[in-house]
Amino acid sequence: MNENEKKVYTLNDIAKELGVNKSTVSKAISGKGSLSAGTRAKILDFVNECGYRPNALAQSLAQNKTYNIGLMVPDGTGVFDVDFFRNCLHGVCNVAAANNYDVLLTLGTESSLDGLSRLIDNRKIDGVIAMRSLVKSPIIPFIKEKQVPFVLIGSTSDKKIVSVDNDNRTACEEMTRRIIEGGAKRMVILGGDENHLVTHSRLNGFFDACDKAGLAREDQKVILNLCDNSAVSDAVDSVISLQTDCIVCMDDYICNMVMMRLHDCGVSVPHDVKTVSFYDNVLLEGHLPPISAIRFDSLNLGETACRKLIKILNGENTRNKVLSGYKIIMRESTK
Amino acid sequence: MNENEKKVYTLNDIAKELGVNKSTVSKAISGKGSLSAGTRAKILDFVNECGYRPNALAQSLAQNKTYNIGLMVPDGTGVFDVDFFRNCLHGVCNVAAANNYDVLLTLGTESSLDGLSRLIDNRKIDGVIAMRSLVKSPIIPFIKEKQVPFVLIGSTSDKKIVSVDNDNRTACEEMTRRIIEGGAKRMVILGGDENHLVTHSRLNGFFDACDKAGLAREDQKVILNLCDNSAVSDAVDSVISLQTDCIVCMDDYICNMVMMRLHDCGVSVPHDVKTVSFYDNVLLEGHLPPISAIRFDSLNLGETACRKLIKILNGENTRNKVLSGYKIIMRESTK
DNA sequence: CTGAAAGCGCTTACAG
DNA sequence: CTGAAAGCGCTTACAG
Repeated sequence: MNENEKKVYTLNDIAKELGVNKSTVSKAISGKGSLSAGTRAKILDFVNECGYRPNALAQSLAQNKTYNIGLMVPDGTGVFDVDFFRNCLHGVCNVAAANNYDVLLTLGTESSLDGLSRLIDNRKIDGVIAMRSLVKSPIIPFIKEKQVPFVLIGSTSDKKIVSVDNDNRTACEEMTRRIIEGGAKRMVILGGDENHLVTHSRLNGFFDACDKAGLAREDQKVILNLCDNSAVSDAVDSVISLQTDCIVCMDDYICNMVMMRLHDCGVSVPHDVKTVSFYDNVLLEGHLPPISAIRFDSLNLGETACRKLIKILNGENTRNKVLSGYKIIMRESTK
Repeated sequence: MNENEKKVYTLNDIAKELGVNKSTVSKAISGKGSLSAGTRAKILDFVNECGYRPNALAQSLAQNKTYNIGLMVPDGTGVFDVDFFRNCLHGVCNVAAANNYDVLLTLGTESSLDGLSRLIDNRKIDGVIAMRSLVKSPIIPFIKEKQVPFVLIGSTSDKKIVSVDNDNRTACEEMTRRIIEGGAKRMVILGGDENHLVTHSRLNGFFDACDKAGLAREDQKVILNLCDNSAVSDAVDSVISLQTDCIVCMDDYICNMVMMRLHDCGVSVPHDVKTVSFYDNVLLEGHLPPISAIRFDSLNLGETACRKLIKILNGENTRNKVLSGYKIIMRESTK
């Protein structure tokens, strides 16, 4: 009664069926080595007909290549980062699939590389993509020791690491410039965890613009490590009395909190103070007024990372550092 | 100069080194078959010493088992679901790793099962876990045709499918009962996509409580398919003039929007109207007043799903349907 | 208790 | 242009 159970063919089955050697079949399928057009066609016809799919495991073993890439996603991130991660992930998966690779997922805090370690030690992957990095990330030395092909999504000062990142610094500089052109002279910039490199890049971009515009750094107030609601609220309260033209938020989590707090305090945006965010998240859409922000292309980031890794795996050259573009979106909050 | 490059041992290497047969080494490591305590100890000692790790690929090929599970994550979900997905994913990865399995990720819209198809056809996975299901999900027939071990995170009316889900119906019933006990008689319930089974479960739970409390269904207003800001705003506007005791939000995305809209309209919670959410997301924390909500344990959901899949893979029995618990959290929004 | 052999399903030099 | 053979690194009946 198992009429409908399709037979799973192996190379051997096909070879026998067609009366040729299995190495001939292998060559026909892989396209490697020379073969007469006739036999090739005959074999390929049958292969298509019977729906043959090579056993990836056997191929892997014979070629010493898994066609899997490991993707390490930080496990302790906030909701607001999530859009970023998902888009990246999407990009990675897309490109991987297009190149016949699959993606093995591993969660890892920066402190716990166990998952990744397993993947590598079990030889289940050909290379690794890791997302996000702390200023001092243990993943870099780890990867170097393991000597696995590696691409980082994020930044590092290590020149030998292949990395792909949003061009945070330039983007933030441009956004800041625009705000300054709009008349801002005294700003407050609110940021998150100081241990994240991204915090530094954004701050640098901000100061680049200040410097170029001749605004004194001392006139700008910087508050970092704003990692929860109350910290943000306190920060807002502390600057609300200051003569501030614009509150610059390093990301949407902060911006969201800022907007709520300002609203609660009866401070009107942009009338009393302008606001911008250095990252444009779906969550900002809901706000009134709409908030000026920088939009990065995280999908592209993931795709680029994966393309680079595959190049490395193929032994091709690839630039060590790539910065991905952005769009500045001015909305009512800075009008 | 490659002193520090560790030699990667194979079974054969170890066998030669120790002057035994590689099948003996294999048995010592796997624990299968009988072996004298002496040789076992000798082999195990050396294995630990030289840091031998079996080649997972070769094992897979010999055992016809990949020790990989495929995890299908919907690719088109909103930010608010993301916490759910991430926690589930975390749970799956944890249990998988603990059982020596790895997780191959594939994104799939319900309409595009290509990624999953690849994984299966390439025989890279032993089983599949899929998250979330539409009322009519093409994944069920697909999986049945492919005959791959499968666990669904979500609900289905198909009794043959092994599934794990939050007990949405019971939880929503209990939450609704509490609201009713608090005095609510006329409620508005706001929900998302009607094509998601979860929408129906929650609505059923809501009505269960109404029925038991003797509240007429006609007195409760149901608005579904609220998938973006403006739809939610419009819905709020349309009910704001009604005599409503409580606005019941089926999830946090909606609740968030509702709160903002009420705030903008000068409607005070809980003074003018109470609000609750049927899902407790981190995003709700930021609200003033804090919102009563149901908290599900998505981490547990993922863990349970993975445990069940592994049982299936081991040929053990497992119940077809499991509902995971919840906690009702009453906060100020219903005071 | 241990070993020799065959097998998993491929690939890839190497002959012919 | 095609085939026979060895090999990838394991496992697993089967002998001894």
